[in-house]
Amino acid sequence: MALPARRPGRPRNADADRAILAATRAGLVELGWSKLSLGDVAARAGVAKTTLYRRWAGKNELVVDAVAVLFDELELPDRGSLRADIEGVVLQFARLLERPEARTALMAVVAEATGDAALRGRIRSAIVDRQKRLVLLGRERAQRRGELPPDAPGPEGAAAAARQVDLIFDVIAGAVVHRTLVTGEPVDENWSSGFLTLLLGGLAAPPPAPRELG
Amino acid sequence: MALPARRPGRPRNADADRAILAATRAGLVELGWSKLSLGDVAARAGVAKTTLYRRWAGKNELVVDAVAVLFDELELPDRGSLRADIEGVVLQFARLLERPEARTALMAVVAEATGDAALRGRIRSAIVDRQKRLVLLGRERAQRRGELPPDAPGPEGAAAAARQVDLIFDVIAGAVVHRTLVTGEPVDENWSSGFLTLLLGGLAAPPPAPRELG
Amino acid sequence: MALPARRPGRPRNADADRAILAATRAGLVELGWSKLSLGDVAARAGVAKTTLYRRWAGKNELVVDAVAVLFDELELPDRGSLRADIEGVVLQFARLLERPEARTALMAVVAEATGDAALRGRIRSAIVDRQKRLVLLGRERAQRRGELPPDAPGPEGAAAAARQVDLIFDVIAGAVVHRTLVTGEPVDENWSSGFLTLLLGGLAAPPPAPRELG
Amino acid sequence: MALPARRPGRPRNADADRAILAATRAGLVELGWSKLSLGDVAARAGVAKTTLYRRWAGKNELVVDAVAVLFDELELPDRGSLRADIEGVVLQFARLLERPEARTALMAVVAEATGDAALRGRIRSAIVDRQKRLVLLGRERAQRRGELPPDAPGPEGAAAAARQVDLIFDVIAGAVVHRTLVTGEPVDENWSSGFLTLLLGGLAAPPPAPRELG
DNA sequence: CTGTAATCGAGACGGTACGTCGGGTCTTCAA
DNA sequence: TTGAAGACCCGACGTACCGTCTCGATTACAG
Repeated sequence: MALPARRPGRPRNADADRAILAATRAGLVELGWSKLSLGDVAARAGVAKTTLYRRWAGKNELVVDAVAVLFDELELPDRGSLRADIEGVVLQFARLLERPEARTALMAVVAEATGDAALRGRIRSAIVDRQKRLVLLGRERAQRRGELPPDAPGPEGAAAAARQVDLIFDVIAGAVVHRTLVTGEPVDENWSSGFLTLLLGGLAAPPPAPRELG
Repeated sequence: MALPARRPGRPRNADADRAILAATRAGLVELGWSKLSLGDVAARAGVAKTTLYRRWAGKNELVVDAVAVLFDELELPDRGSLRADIEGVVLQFARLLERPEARTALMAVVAEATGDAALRGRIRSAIVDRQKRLVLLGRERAQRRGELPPDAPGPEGAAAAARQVDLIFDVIAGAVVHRTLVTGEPVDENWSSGFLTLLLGGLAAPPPAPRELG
Repeated sequence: MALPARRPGRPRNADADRAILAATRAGLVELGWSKLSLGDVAARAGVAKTTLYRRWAGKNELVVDAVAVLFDELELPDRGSLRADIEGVVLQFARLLERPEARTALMAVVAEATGDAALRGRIRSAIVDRQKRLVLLGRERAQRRGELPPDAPGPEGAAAAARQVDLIFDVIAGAVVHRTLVTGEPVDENWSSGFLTLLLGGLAAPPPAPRELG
Repeated sequence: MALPARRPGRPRNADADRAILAATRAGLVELGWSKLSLGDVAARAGVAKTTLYRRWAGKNELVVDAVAVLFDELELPDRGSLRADIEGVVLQFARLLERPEARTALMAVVAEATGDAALRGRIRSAIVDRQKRLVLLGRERAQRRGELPPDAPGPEGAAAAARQVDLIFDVIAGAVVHRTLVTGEPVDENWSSGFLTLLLGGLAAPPPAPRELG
């Protein structure tokens, strides 16, 4: 087996990585993306700017790595029905997007990525693709429960399934992101209830009456 | 009669506004949000920096105004059915989001707005709220056609209708934005067809076979 | 006699001149030459910038006019001897150079004039030449008292007299200005006493003991 | 042994100091004090503005340092008599004040210093006090020659000598500066001859006939 | 134990842009 | 024509970050 191929010279300090990422998140919370400076991050992390630039190419890459971990906290506990499963993850996602470091960073790196293919790839692999697992898992569970039809057999069926996973992911994540960050209104149980009714039943189905507020 | 209440002193040059907004869009196309500098915008517009700062508080406000007009180009021609109407606007919106000035600006100002309530308000009034007209119009038309049930009478019915408009807007716009800018995949007729099947029929309905590509 | 040849249109407001010059002096006291702005002067004087620029070409010209009047306050009362006369004017001049508007303005306009012949002329006519009257008067008086020899007759004598006036003026004014503004030490009675002993008796004569300080 | 106590970090580039000061002098010659901009100086010196501001607090300090070295060029060769020695330095000083960088800078920094004690101190230590050496040396030499009486013994004598040095310095430098920069007339051999007659013999002594001009 | 090589802190460096200020001109309306 | 008001172009200001570099000082492993 190829060992890590230890390079000569003084090895890098692994604590520094953690300190830098934590400092980045702290900086995002306090200052927001645009006022976050790498000099400031380095100072917060107790690290020289050199150290930071040796490990990340720039602000964009650093921030993607710093916030990617937040998205891995999302889970899909089995709540017994497709509707409840999705509602759970929608609300979790909404809570995540209420955190200032996630709000400011997600949109900002996406904006930066519009003109930077490498960054786009980094976002996909570090954030987007990792969260499709939630859709996959929920869909599988619903199929086992009989709430969704099983995949058609053969390669066409697999491709159709992959397309549907992508579509559902964009619809759910897109709706929550748009409601939260663009429209600027909260995603609460009321909203998620209406959203799920629409998502499961389609536009034609009549929306249920809103629940009473406490 | 309230006269225009002409203020003393030399009036502002209205051409300058137009030149500045056009220069801003041109700069966004060439440089992208983050490399766009206001000094550069002023130079392109043939205007002094002070003139620019006298009229806009900063880059964010300027870009919102510069880009807002693009969104007003969206239209909803009557294509005979709810499905066709929505599909038309989805594709129009996708074309808009392929324009570099819209791509880079929309996400960036949303990112900036996460920590700036005034900017959030400006985005809502200049972009978001103005486009809800499309949802309102499409819904009305579908109701006239009998594709959607009429609003319930009374104030509760009106409130429910408003909630549904907001919801549909976030779902459609969010899905297209997420697909285009976050996931980074194109919104073509294939995708929009799948999306509309989901939107109209709900998750449980089986997705139709994809159309053949030309 | 030719009247002032009244020009058509609204006549200029003579109060404005006074207000502007007073505001200029006030600004010089508070801010010093370099931080004095014409916009500020106009505001202090309750006058529009237009009015100011219609009357003076710029900061330099304005300041020369504003401080020239200060120098006209210098007088040469007859104190009975050449030494006492000069000592009186030396101390008066020193008091004048302690006023911040005079300190900052005199050196500044001289500095500006190094590259501006027109300004140099304005300084000469508004300040320098006007104060030579003091030397002329003092010299005449001393000649009448027999403290200085009378001018030689003929044009050579007149030219020599003019040269001596210029020389004495530069020596006295130069010494006081240099002591006050360049060296930065006060011109008090002690210093002026020593200066006069040198001026009247020459370098070889022994300086007298300094007076006791109170 | 007190080592140079090398500070951490990259050391400053000593060449930059020289380049900046030279660029400052060149800028003064071409543009004069008031049109000299620090951005321009930095560009001429091939240096970033930050480098310049890291080393000098502003234009005033920079110009004092840039010009101070010019004054160190003054010398006092032994010409055999007190009169000849002074005449020599007077003419040297006049030549110096004909240089545009010295003309414009000296008066300007003195003007700025009227409201800035720190700058006043810098001017004294960098320019004024350093040139008193010339008076000291000339006086000493004249005492050795017997042209001037020796200092009185004891501390009172030393104090009187110091006062006389200061006085002579202000009189000579002041007269030359005033003639050159305020009055705006040249200091040539004719003038310096008259000045020295006055300085050595006092006002009462009759001025000699002017020399013939070539 | 000694070299070699990469790392780390510190901070200087060349750049670019910032947002503000002042200079001097102009354009409007009212006197 | 003057005057108040204020917009306008221009150029400089001094600061903040960027990302790179040059130092001396560590800290590993290899010989």
